[in-house]
Amino acid sequence: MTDGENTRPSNFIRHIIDEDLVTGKNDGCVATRFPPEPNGYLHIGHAKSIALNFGIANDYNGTCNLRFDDTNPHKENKEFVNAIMNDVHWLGFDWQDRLYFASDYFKQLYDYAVQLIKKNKAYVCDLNAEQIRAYRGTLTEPGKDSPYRERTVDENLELFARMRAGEFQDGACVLRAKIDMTSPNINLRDPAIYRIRHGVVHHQTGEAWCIYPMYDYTHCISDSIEGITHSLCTLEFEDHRPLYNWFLEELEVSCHPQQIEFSRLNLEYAVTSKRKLTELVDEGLVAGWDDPRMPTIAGLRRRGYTPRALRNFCQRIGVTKVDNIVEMAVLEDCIRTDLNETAARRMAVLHPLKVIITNYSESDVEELPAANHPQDEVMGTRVIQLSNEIYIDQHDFAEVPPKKFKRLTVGGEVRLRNAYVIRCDNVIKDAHGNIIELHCSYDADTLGKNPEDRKVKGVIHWVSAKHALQAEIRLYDRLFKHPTPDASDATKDGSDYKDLINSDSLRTLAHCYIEPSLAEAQAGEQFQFEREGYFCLDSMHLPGNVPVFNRVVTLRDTWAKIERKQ
RNA sequence: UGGGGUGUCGCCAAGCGGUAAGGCACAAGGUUUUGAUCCUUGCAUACCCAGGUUCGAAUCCUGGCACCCCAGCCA
Repeated sequence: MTDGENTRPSNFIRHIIDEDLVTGKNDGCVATRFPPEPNGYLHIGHAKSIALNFGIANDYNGTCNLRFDDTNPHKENKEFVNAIMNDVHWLGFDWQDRLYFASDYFKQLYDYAVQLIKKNKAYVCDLNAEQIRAYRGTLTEPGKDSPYRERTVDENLELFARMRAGEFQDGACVLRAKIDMTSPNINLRDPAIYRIRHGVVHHQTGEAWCIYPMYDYTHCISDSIEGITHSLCTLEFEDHRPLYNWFLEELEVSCHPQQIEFSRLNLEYAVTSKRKLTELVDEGLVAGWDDPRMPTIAGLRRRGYTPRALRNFCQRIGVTKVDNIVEMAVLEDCIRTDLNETAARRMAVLHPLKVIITNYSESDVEELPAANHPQDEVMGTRVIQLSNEIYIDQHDFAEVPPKKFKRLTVGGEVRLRNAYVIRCDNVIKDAHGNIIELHCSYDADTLGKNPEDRKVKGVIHWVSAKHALQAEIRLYDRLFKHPTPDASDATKDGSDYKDLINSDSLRTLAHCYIEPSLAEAQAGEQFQFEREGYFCLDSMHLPGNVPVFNRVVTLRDTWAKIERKQ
């Protein structure tokens, strides 16, 4: 039910909008926006917000703008702008011609600030950062007025103009809203709304400005300018809402959007904070923003996740105000559900063990048809080659089999997927006792049919040793070994979330064998390697190089569960 | 006795005064040339706790308790 992309989710934000529609608020219009700051790549938490904002716009016949909240040029750049646009599109959402930057409004924002000063609702304050902090008071004690709070309107007007003209050094003064230094809500204790920043080149406005507006001031006005009806943001902005409303009321703008807060997504065994993701990248703890272990959109894409799976995930987790930590199993089920339906089946041997089929002619090669999907005939078939030498996986053979083992054992039989039943006659070992080869014999009367006199339970995958291609396969696992790496209980022993990185999160298998048809795989294309999992050809793959396949996710593994219990 | 929020199954989450949806996870069966998929079944006499209102409360009221967020010239 929650799987269908066509079913409308039910959540408190949609209830509010439904109510607004019946009361005729906003003339029945719905306008949302996705407002990222271009100071990093988007992560799965942003996907939730994107799906929410664009999803609502879509379902209510409204619009959703993409607006970059680019008021802090120190941390932002064009690479991030481009990466974000790319990721939103890739996820399947379109802002059409509604691409905006908060920096588009710098002039208007400046004029509004002048308006505020004229109303005696803003003043230039010469206190430095530490002094402002001291004057702010604490959570339980009120703050006290700045000595500059009662400057005249004219004086403030002149000072602010000089700030803009570049007459003051960074930090020399700020423009502050004049609200209430004794407010129990700290956000209302005369917040700074403009600061001075010399010597930075803004990625959109260049060096046109040396003063930059702050988030609280910018965001509500940007929303208002764009005619946003419902401004959706995360819970930590809840006590900024009075400030959001204060600016819009003082400025007497014609559009006053409603800010609604929802809880951000937390994913087990991952961090979803831009600060931390930036650290992982900057300190080289991962290979980059698109490292397949990263919970970034770019990382998930490189890992082999599909937009559809991610959209489905966002729908499944819902939207509430409750603090939550979603299990990785939900995400994994989403990609399995998608790929089970769409990925072609192939065979690949990850841990090769040579098998000689002793009664199979050395010069013979058979070309066997194999279905690309067991349930979907329209996906067609491909040809696989069989010869007297094949590779199977080391885990599919056991000299001393555990209970319920239905793979190959000495003297036992197993079916080669899409081919014949073989029996293991002999185990060849090296001087150290390591198994290096198996000698088997095949039953020629078992192609496409089961033997009548006996039951062969196991089926294993394989590739022809004479035909297989070499490949590197990268097995990815969760990046962190702790379910909540950034929670205080996980780090209270003084360890940092970075100490909780799973050293086994990437295992590279350099010498794997894959079936020849995989030579035609396209970069980024996903396959199911039967009995192993879903894999995708790395998007950086260049034709002619040894292919690298990334494991997207394993198959559900009932056998592993049984083994664990034993 | 600073302010703002949140509490429904292990994890998400519907529910909006008429007697606890769904998904994931888990468990047990069945089909199967993937120990996959698919199918069937089970899984909250109970909604943080305690009172109260009502014929009837997860939903309303009162009082507790627990947890989260806020003291950037970040967003």
